[in-house]
Amino acid sequence: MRLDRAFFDRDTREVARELVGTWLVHRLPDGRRREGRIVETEAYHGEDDGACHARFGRTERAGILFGPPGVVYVFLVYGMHHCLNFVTGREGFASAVLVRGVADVRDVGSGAVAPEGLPALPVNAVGPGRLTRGFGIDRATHNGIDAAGRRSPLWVEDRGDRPGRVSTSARIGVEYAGAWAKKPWRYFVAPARAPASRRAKAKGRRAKRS
DNA sequence: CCGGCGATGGTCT
DNA sequence: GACCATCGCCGGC
Repeated sequence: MRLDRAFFDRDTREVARELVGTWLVHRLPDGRRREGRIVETEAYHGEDDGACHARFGRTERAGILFGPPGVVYVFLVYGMHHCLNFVTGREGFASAVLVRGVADVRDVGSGAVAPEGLPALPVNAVGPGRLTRGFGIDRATHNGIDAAGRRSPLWVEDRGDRPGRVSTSARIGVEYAGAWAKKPWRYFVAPARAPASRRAKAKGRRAKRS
């Protein structure tokens, strides 16, 4: 079943946890759909959250976070990677869920050739930048669209196969946020675990900090 | 396998 | 003008 506005209109952390195991679906320009199971998310919760883009208040970029739940928020990091988020919580409260990874990616529907500009089908897309690249999602096209709306080319489905257990950890890449960086607001299942090399790297970084 | 670093541009204190 | 909610390449072991 397709996730509606009521699903997103709840506490960010609850939404982030429950998004794990659901299916991200993107309707491609040629009518096919590219879909994958969400295996990793992060919650960004309110203006007080020192890691949330709304921490500076209602700025031009972050304004969308204060809007209605279910809306897509796409931003650019490091000058090259787009990140996909869904606005959550009641209107007026700035929060969103970052989708950090999907697995079991596949194309559904007629047509065998990927449309112009869309990369070859990846088996999985773990990592927020890889995800948006693999799905052909970018800021210009998708920022501000309504994923809970009828006509959206991008939506999420619960197919009744969510995992029984979801792991948590601190969010990634938000060291600057001080105490907020330690909140266990990253949610994931096994496939989201980085390959050995990347995992060791992150571990080293963690060790260095403490 | 592991750590270091460059790319690249939008956003803001 | 500094700082990123990252990624992939390259070099050293």
